[in-house]
Amino acid sequence: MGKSDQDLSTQIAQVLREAILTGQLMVDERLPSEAELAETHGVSRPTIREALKRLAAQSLIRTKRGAAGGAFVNQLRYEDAYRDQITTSTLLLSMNAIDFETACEARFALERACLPLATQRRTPDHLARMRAEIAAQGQEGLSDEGFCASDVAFHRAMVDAAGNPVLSYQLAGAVEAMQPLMNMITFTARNRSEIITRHQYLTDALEGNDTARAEAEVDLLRDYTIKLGQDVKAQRDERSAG
Amino acid sequence: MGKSDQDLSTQIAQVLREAILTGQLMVDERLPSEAELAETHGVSRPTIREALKRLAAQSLIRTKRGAAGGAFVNQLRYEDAYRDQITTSTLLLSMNAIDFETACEARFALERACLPLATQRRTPDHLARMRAEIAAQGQEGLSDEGFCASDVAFHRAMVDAAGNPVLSYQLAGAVEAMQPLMNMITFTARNRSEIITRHQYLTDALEGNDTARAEAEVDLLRDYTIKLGQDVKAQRDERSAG
DNA sequence: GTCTTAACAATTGTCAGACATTTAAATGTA
DNA sequence: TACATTTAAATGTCTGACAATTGTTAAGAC
Repeated sequence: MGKSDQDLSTQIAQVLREAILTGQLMVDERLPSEAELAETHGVSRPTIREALKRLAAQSLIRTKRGAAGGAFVNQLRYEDAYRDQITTSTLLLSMNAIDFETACEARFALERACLPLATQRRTPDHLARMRAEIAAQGQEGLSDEGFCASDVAFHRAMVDAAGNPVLSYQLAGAVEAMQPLMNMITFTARNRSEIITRHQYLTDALEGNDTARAEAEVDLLRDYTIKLGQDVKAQRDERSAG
Repeated sequence: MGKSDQDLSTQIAQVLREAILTGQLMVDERLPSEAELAETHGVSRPTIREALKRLAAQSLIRTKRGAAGGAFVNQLRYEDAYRDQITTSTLLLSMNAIDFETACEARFALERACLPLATQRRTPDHLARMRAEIAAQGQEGLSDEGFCASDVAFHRAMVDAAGNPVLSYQLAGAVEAMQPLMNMITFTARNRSEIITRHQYLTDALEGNDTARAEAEVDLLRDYTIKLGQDVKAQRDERSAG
């Protein structure tokens, strides 16, 4: 009646993970030492260590050396969760051949969901952050990567304006994971000008508490971005054909 | 000028992770054997193994035993990403004392984002799935947990109706991570009836391609769910005070 | 008595070597 | 050719040891 045919370290990690998820092990509580865990689970210390490394990789525990050291249940922080979500989303997009249009559609649909809240709750600080990024996007000599990075920062500020940390967390993946895809686009001066105009009107709409206008601008931005992606694709196809 | 003050296994895992993320290691490509990695990095095999377990915990690699075995770059699957996202979201909600209202607000805002696409693309199959869950929700003797599970399944079908896998992935976390919070609510017959009515009208709206109506129903559902949460909280406060 | 310093103990981090287990491929045989 | 056997390569696991870190405690200086 063995658990399964998996590694011992996988099984043990699963047991400990359950204990954390169900609250049997509370935040900041100390796990037994590696030697104790080895004894109670009837395995050697390296096996226990491999199990603990698995949990550490998921930010479920942290370890400290020394006398009062050991493995402690980690309070999962938003920053850790953000980071994980972004790398996971990035990998999903790159490894599963998600086309640009699908990713764009999802991104802007999610951002649109923030607008009703953002128009209610945006503070002067949010508006200032957005306008600062707009200014950065208009600067001469800005690289395409720099433009994309500023674009992400602009939208991040917009999402934060909704004042809901859960929304911010969920959208971090969607927005930032798009950046590698966006970086494939070459932005002409005219492209940038069009996008900056949308950003300006969008910021104005938030400032004026005009949800409908903001939604319309996001829709325009989505359509324009998808069109840019299609143009790049068409150019690439043409070049490979000619 | 050492790399940093972190574990060797952490550093090595980071190097390998970068190689995978940047595409230097392609999907299904085989990593060097543990012995080779140990030699090239100048560390022992256990240290290499700990590094590999970290990557395995993030579903970045899979390992196979035997002659042609080894560690291979894993194609990140949606199911794996779902699972990780749900546990992460659940932990975030439980460990960071996110209140019910904030979580609810985020969940329904995100679902609302799917509606324009869902009204365009819903198939008879999606509608059938939704109606099946509505039927399940009306059954006598259904536990509160069962009701919540069916509620999640209903909304999952609705999200899938948008026909965008990226959206489905992003929302899996938001919707399913809410379930533990939802399970804290005790649903009276009248509560259930109200929710089922909303579900029916929502499904009707999708069938009739009426986005505005669907959005209105989601808003009602959000408000009603938040109200239920507030009632539970009020009762609990009253009991502890009395 | 108090402060400083040194020894100590507990714990994680790392290493070396060995053996067990699994699996694909090579080899041998009918 | 088809099937059984051997072999080699790789991961999985164990044992035992030592290094590095850090809190505690005891000793000693003033």
